[in-house]
Amino acid sequence: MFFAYRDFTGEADAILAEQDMGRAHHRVIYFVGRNPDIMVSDLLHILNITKQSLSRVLSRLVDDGYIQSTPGPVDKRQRLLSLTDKGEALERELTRVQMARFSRAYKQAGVDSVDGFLRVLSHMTDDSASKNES
Amino acid sequence: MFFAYRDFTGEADAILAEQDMGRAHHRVIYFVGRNPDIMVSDLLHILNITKQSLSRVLSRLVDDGYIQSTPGPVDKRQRLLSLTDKGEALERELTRVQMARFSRAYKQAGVDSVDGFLRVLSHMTDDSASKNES
DNA sequence: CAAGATAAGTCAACATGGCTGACATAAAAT
DNA sequence: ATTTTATGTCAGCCATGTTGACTTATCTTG
Repeated sequence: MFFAYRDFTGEADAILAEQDMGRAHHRVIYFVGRNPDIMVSDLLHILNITKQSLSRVLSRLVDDGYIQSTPGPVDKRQRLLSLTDKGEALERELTRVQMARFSRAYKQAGVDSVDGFLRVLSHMTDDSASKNES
Repeated sequence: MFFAYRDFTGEADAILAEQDMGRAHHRVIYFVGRNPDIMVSDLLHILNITKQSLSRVLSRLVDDGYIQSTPGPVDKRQRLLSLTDKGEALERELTRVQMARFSRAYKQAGVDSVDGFLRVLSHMTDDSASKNES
């Protein structure tokens, strides 16, 4: 579990490091990508970190043009977050290397194993319905 | 993957926090437990961290009596590491809560899934032969 | 409408666990 | 005798988490 997680994130980490970013940025990009127009407090809830921690990475991502935030149309206090084109390009790149790793593992383990893997993984979480995977 | 890893370590983290320790201590305890009389440099190799990083947690564990180090019988430069009784007790406790989580996930996912899970997991690592699991 | 709750942000300080570089010591190997 | 190896140690840097306190808009409610 430890090794799998470390190596799973390893390649993506390397790509991020070129942009002087880390895993924390990746997670934000990932979840914003999967939940366009998500509001900050919902993102905080998913990530389960404090707003101060999020702020550090999120403001970087906004400043560098990976994520854009627009005021909520109905509630103007909200900042709805979504990936810019630049953000989506990075997200695709990161997803690509991780998918490659999964594919490799799937191929070696056999197709029958994939289903079991995903099934067990989804039941490992506290609330066994934590949004999506990866 | 992110959620599974976070929640997988969550309960153990809580136990460790009572002793003012963290995940890093857990990993050392885990690998020393599984490789009694391991030498420091091999442990470094497994963990893939620097000796300075290891030193911080390892010296704490030795000082607090979780791990004992004895000079190598043939090569006296080596410090062979092993768990003390106290260390083994903690290791059992930590393993227990993580096994409980696995069992729960296994039960919900079905026995057939377990095999696939382990198979895929083992192929996720860079060198698909990284010692043992968890 | 006034008062309070909520969404978001900011400043400051701190902890953990990685990292690098430099250097020390004892024991082994050549 | 010299060099290499195993280990440890000091000092400082970085990323990413934490608390606590406080501000500013904006929305909601009595």
